[in-house]
Amino acid sequence: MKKRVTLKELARELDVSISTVSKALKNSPEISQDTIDKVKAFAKLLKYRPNNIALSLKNRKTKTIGIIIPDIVHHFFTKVIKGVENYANKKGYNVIIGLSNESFANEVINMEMLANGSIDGFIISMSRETMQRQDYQHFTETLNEDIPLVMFDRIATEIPCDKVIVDDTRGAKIAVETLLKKGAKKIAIMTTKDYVSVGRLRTKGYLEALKNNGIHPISDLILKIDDDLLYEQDHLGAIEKQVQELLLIHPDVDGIFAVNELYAVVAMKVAKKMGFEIPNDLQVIGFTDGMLSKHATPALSTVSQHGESMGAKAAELVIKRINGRIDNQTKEPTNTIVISTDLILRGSTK
Amino acid sequence: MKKRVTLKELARELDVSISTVSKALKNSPEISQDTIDKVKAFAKLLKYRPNNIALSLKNRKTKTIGIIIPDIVHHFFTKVIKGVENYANKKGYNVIIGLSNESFANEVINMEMLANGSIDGFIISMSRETMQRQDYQHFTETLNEDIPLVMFDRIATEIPCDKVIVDDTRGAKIAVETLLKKGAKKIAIMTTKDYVSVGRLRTKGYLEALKNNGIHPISDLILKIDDDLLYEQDHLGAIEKQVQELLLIHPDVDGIFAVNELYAVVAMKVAKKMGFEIPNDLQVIGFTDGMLSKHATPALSTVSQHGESMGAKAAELVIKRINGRIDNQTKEPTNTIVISTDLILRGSTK
DNA sequence: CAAAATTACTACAACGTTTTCGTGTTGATA
DNA sequence: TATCAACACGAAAACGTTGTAGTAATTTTG
Repeated sequence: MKKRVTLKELARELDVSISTVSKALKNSPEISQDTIDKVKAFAKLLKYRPNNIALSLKNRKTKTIGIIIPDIVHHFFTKVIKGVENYANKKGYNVIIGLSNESFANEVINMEMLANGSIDGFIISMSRETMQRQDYQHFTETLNEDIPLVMFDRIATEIPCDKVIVDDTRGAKIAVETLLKKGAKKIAIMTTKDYVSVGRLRTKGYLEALKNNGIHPISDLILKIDDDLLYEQDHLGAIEKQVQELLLIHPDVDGIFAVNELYAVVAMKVAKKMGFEIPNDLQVIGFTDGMLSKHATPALSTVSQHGESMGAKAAELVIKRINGRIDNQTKEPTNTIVISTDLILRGSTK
Repeated sequence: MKKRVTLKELARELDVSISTVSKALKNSPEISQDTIDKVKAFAKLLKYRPNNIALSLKNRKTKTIGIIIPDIVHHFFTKVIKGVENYANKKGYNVIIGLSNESFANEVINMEMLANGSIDGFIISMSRETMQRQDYQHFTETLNEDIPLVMFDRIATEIPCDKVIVDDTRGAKIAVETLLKKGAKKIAIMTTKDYVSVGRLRTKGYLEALKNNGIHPISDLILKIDDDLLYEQDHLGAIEKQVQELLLIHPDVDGIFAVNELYAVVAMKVAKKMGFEIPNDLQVIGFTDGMLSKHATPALSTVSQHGESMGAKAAELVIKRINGRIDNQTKEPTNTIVISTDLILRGSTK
């Protein structure tokens, strides 16, 4: 119905110049109080609101940041988004999302789509395929174009940008040590293939904990699960089968550390079905504090990642870079922020 | 490092006019094949990519759509976002998200922020507070400004816009009828306060099912749960208490229909603790097919909402409106698309 | 061979802002 | 009474595009 009203129209109606209107709305001292009042009143009457796009073009900044993630149907990532959104909004930024669906091509396309001036900076967690390929060209290119880039969780160490991660190794180590302290003697780990950095790091923590307690790792107890289609149900069977096999061959396993909550919940389900009692016969700790952990029976002890803080921190870093880009010609060194994890003890441990 | 290269620079370097460059890149017949080739080669060399913002300003459309939701840490909404994203991307659109956090003020602010030219259309699910207030001014204003608006799930019937909903009533009815068919005699419902439209509609379905089977509803069996802080854990206790009370007073309840999966899962947990065996003593059906349903023990039978389809449909509708806005001056009548639900039977029913 | 048509460009306005640099009135100063 | 600030405003450029309307130079046509 109503076409958007512009400065030009206000100017025409008020019979002054566009500049005057613009200045009046900004309380410029160049303009008499009289006209300021008049202009403002009229602007309000006509519901004038400045056009963001025009401003973006003029100022060469869009006040929006792009976040690229592998999947949005995933508790951890939504927590991060929430953190990003809340912080960004507070700073007057909008957030535009791109989903890679774990695909390299999608990640690249999404980034290119947004890098054409639509955003002032990126917050990214790599797709699985990108991790496998280790093809980081799109990241370096972004950086070369002077677009701030912050990576979180699934990061590429060789890319010189700000990063926000979790102390995966330490978190895992503490979890496993807790399992030991609570009496577990034979602890298995459910992890991912090695190219998933977080899986690798958490496995490292597991191994460290064992070593510190003089326990020799048994390769049978290290389940490297192929997490293609991680959250798709048709793949659940495969995970279940692996757990079942493990518990059949090693019925004396009395502790399981899983690198995500799904694995942990599946493990509990299988174990219960096989007659294990949790936490008496078998204690379980997961990673990531999501819905599943909270509502599993028994409730799952887990390593909480504080996704929201991670998001907020990532947003803070990227916005700082965006502002620093102009002021500060001297390249600031990149930060890597480590968000510490918390071990939340619930019913799945003694 | 590199400043973005523009048409102007290409023109300067190639010693032709800006228009020529622009047209050459678009294969305009006005330009000789020779220069087209030259320009394109040079443009590729310098990695020229058109500035989106400038295009948006020129074309008066941004090719991005805004989605406003109450909460992102919520399986259903993420499914919808995924559907929106995928469809939108396919059509060359970006998606920008705004979180209302269930607050009216945030919803308004977010919409205003985006309505200033940042987006071409909205996809919205109302915040709880907006539903309570029934203050829809920001919606009508958006519509008045001729910005397409599509509501989904939590809709306001009185707003004349496209809508995508689920057949809440029918889905609920079928669920309850199934419970009856499977032998349940005394079925309780866990629902929300009435201002939540979906809660109201699902309750309606429950009542219809009872009526069709000649059963008189018992008000005791209708638990209207105050869902403030629905997904916050400190509120879980309250839900648990209400369920427990119900089952104490009416130990012969043998069926529960819950309007979301959390209620259902909590109910199962409480019931199991009280000695009920599921599904033998008590059958449970929830609404929304999320992570919780799939991994609860027993797995929860549930009414699946097909969030992704809803998102895709909403995106389709909004994009159609965006395009229709110019071509078609005759106001198209608004559509209300009903996505049919599916009842997924799992372990929590016989 | 002059007129008309084609070719291959360029200039310019426009999208909606902001901002710099004028510029014409005043009123005060020397 | 010239000179000069101060005041209140306007013109124009700029951000990066696209598209319309020229305009030279060449080629075709009658």
